[in-house]
Amino acid sequence: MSLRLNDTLSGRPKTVRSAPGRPVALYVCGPTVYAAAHVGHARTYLEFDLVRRTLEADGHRVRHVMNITDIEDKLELRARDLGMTWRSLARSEERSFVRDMDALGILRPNFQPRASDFVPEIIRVARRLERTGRVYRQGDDWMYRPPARPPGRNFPTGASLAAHAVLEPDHPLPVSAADRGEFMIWRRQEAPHPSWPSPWGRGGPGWHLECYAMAQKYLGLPVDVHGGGRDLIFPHHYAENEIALALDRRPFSRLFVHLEFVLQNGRKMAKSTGNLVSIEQAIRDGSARGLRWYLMARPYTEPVDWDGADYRRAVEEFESLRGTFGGWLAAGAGGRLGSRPVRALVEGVGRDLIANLRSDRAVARIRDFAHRLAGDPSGRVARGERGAARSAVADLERRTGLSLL
RNA sequence: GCCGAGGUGGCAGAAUGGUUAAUGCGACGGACUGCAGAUCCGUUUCCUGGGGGUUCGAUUCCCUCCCUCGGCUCCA
Repeated sequence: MSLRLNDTLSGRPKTVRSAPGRPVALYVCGPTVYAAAHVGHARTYLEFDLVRRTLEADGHRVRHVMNITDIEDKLELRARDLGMTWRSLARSEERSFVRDMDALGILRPNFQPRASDFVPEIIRVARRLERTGRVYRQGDDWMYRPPARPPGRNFPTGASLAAHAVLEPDHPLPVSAADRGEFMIWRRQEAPHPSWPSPWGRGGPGWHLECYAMAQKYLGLPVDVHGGGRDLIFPHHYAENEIALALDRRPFSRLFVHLEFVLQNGRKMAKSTGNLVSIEQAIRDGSARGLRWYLMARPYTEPVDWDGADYRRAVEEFESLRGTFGGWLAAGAGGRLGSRPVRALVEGVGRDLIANLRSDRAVARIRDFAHRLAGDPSGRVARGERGAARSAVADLERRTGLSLL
């Protein structure tokens, strides 16, 4: 039995595999660091943290890479409003992001490269794309036009405006380059915009090339698992995949995993609309470990409707559950229970996670276990079993990232 | 249009192919009460969107249709 996850490209569950003798190559798209991370980010990185923990518990080594996007228009705009340079704002938001991830018990990736440190590598990718003959200039932008591909063999190519134009014949709209699935690989620009010298003049790279360059450098392509939130499917992951198909004739990843959104008031949480609860705010209103518990209570394949009251209930529930575990393992408690039930719990949780990362089932299982313990007046671990029970709980914490004691 | 997630009693919401389809809220009846509330006890015969298929057996797996919600140039 090995970890199975839903693959977006094929629409079916697929088993995670690595090349023989190699660690599992996990590439996760990190945030654009222009504003505080919100609960939606927490969910995404938490879920890939569980992917990693589950693979490791299953005996695999994992090499985990997450990029930090620090070249982006919004970063410049906000920095200008705050009277900072884009670079100092990016560094400061990156530090906050790392602090939030640490608080949630998310293991740090093995590599966390920044786009701005990867410009020479990105330029090399752009030059290789240019050699395909599919790059053209449009004003200050150099665009890549992917070849047409048979339907069903790739991510959707957006086509949103074209489709809307068909749906609403009164308001026909022009079909843009993006609608045709084209994307910018280099933009000529000067300071105060971030800019670097390149064969196309001073300027900055398009978004998607960084991930190709980083994945290639740290992991080799194709990677084994690639993912992020659903919003990255188009255009970002589509574009990365087009680059890999053009340059290597192979997809970017063997398996693409995308999480459903965190919603608030029925709408997607997003930095750009301000419809969000920051991780920092959520932790202030509850606790970091409670937030982890709350988010794990739903499978990654279903949306989460953020609800402050539900969240606070989950925080309280988790605190009482920790009390139950603590009392059960207390020194000198002198109960009659063995360590076998908790070992069975750990095995059950392992089965839940390895079958498409069903953290919701794992949460239900842990909750039921704690209820049974709490309802048993002699529910304390026997003196000679304490060490075994403690190490089983430590194993459970390692697998789930939950701090139970 | 494309992608995705849903559709289970009056409402919310469980159920990893196997008793009588959890549980909570509400409603109703009773106890208690001068009356009401709170609390406790009990009742709630009625529910798996439609149609096919696989199976001894389907809420669960497959196909199809309908409906609701979200997303689709920035994004986790």
